Amino acid sequence: MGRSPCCAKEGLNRGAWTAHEDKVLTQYIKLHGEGRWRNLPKKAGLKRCGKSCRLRWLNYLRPDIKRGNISPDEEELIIRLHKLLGNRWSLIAGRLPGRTDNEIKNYWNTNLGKKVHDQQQQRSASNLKHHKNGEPNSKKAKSMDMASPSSLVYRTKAAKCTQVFINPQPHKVLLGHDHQHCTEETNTVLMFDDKPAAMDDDHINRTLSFSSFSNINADQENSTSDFLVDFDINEISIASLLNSDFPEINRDYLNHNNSDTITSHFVDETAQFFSEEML
DNA sequence: AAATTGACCAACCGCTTTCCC
DNA sequence: GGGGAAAGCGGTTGGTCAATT
Repeated sequence: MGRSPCCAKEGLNRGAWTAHEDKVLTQYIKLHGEGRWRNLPKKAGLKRCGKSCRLRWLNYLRPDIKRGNISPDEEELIIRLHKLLGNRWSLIAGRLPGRTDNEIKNYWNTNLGKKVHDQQQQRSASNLKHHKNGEPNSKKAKSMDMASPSSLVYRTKAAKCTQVFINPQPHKVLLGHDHQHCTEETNTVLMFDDKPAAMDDDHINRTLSFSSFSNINADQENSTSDFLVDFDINEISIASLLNSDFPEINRDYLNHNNSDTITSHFVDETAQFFSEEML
């Protein structure tokens, strides 16, 4: 039993593609279009596996492909998308016109992964320093950890947000992921039944109008007190919230502004946002 | 100049998902 | 609804090349 191989392995070329093969494949696809990859090599006269043809076309030969020189904007977008989506390279690539999942994956593995990891280490080191300086921040440190890419990744197929419960108690935000993603100090519960609505294309696209929002992350350590001032609540999704260390900012903000007025204002805003966006 | 190391990236592999009968 | 084929996806491998020793 078992699956039949996608193509017979005997007599097929492997390894790097030659210019001639590229030309043949490109011409064939121009004439006949994409698809039917299994039969394509035979029809095109290529000694290649259909899978290999598909990959070569998608990752290299497509006319709309941008190659190299990933801009700082793209880089930031990749980082934020990765924080949001995890290793869903195809989804990430889908948000970067002209970029392929393979290219982004490679770029991540060779550049960004290390970079992000270093940043996290710096962050946790500075947190440790804060803690040693006497700040009772064990919960904060823990929640920072929760905000690491791996912990805030939401599988797109995992859960669908269907209900939101806002508990009016201040500075606790709880995200229910697949009925369970909760921090220990959270009160706002998002209920998902299959996958987060926030993760669908529409929401991700809105999340990715990130330029106005992304500064929050970059500057949050210094500017949490301005958070609500700059915060355009209609522009973001829950994905943005997750992506922006929202719970952390929320907590910082409220800790720094121990005021019932602010708290109730904030909770009202949050409830309004959730009710509009999520329900 | 030769050997070694590491970064980069194209391509492969195997598994999962989707489609179609 | 079940099963097989096709397509898609993400992890891994391996070749190439530049930098370093």
